[in-house]
Amino acid sequence: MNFYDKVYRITKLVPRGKVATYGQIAAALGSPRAARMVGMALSHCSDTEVPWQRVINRYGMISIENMIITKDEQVKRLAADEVEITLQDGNYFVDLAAYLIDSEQLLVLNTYPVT
DNA sequence: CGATTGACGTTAA
DNA sequence: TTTAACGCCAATC
Repeated sequence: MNFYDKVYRITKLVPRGKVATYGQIAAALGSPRAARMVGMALSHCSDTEVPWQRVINRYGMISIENMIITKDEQVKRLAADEVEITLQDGNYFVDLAAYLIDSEQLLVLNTYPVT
């Protein structure tokens, strides 16, 4: 299984109404320092079943800047997930204290078989 | 085909 | 404490 598929499989485990960070996804698939690749994989995501909007950076900020997928698109999708978004200084933020997945759910990601 | 470049996060200085 | 460097590795240049 290639790196991208691992990213997609883990991302699909993030429940609706919650968010995870790039680092958490990277750690769950076995490469704790490969957070950048997670973002790259999601940017190339062609699988519409992957809830890519639930993956954000560790400050809770929406850090998209490319033109294929816009920040507004992600915000819109998060709103559909019932995740509250706040606008600060031109950037969108998610309240991690309220919406980041808890340790129990994180354990599920970490114990998911990724071989 | 080598070099650069990211939806990032940790470690070193 | 604040800033710089580096790891990650596929894709693009």
